[in-house]
Amino acid sequence: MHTITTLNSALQQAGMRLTPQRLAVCKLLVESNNHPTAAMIYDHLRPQFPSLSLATVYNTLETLVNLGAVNVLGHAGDDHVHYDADMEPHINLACVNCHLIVDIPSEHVRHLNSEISQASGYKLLGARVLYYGLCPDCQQKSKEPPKTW
Amino acid sequence: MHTITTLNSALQQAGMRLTPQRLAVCKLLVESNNHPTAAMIYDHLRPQFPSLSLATVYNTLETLVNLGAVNVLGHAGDDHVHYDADMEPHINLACVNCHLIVDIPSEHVRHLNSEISQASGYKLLGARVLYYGLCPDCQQKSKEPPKTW
DNA sequence: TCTAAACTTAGAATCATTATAAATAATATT
DNA sequence: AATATTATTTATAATGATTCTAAGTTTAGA
Repeated sequence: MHTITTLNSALQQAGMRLTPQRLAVCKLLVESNNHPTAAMIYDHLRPQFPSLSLATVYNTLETLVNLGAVNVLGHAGDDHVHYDADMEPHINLACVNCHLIVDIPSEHVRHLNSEISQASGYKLLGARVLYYGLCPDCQQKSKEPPKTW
Repeated sequence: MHTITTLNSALQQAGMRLTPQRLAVCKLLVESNNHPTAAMIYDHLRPQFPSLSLATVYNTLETLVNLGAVNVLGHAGDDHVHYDADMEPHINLACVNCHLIVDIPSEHVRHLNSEISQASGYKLLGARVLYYGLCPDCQQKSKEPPKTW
């Protein structure tokens, strides 16, 4: 898992300014274990940055992804792209009802990179190991409205 | 991998009619190893079914997914959802430049389901193991900057 | 301070997907 | 067989997340 400083120095080493908006996005990405979406980050930061624009959130996320500092998880049963600051190979397990995503460490997943490199001539750039299901809570009361953070 | 008849009987057993449109979508899903998108299916079928509607393609895909007969892969570096009729646990490897997706059998991936079930109380519904990279072709003639994903 | 480049912002544009309602085809009923 | 009923397809409109654009703001350096 990244620390705040590793994300920040990634930006810095790429020659980018550490603006308050970017720092806040990095902080949120590292401190939340929520695999947030752009909209979630925007909503959460709005109180501190009333003038914040969604475009800035998207731009910062894209920058971090291009630097290889943040992973794009993709949709989690909803229609929003989720991001993950944990670059360690692991399983992401999403609840299709409440869209909660939990991490599961996996010895098997750690082997996939080398397995793929051996089996293909591809140059690997990223990974997305995402499983879907119903979390224990939603299995019981499977009509619960989705959480908003 | 599904055969055409297994997909068809899945529809039938769910009480759905085997319309020409649905049959054609099933056929394309099984015969192509392209991990097609809705738009790709639509374009391929248009010559034979000039009146075909994109909505029908989406509806058929959604039905097959809900029946557990087809897997949703998600975006492959582009902005289109790709589908996979191969329900065997395996690695999907997408080229971020040309968006080709190849399958890689993996002993490790076969273990993930039970690993997840043991580690979590989730009821598993689907899986998405998608890796990103540059295919051999695009590594050589990689003059086009890859899109962000 | 002045200037140019980097950055943020608000709002418009894009475009894959979903929803809607009318038209058509298949099935059941008489 | 004709009609009523239901399922399905179709064309089109609506939705909404993301991207684009152009204008305003901040920063760094001379």
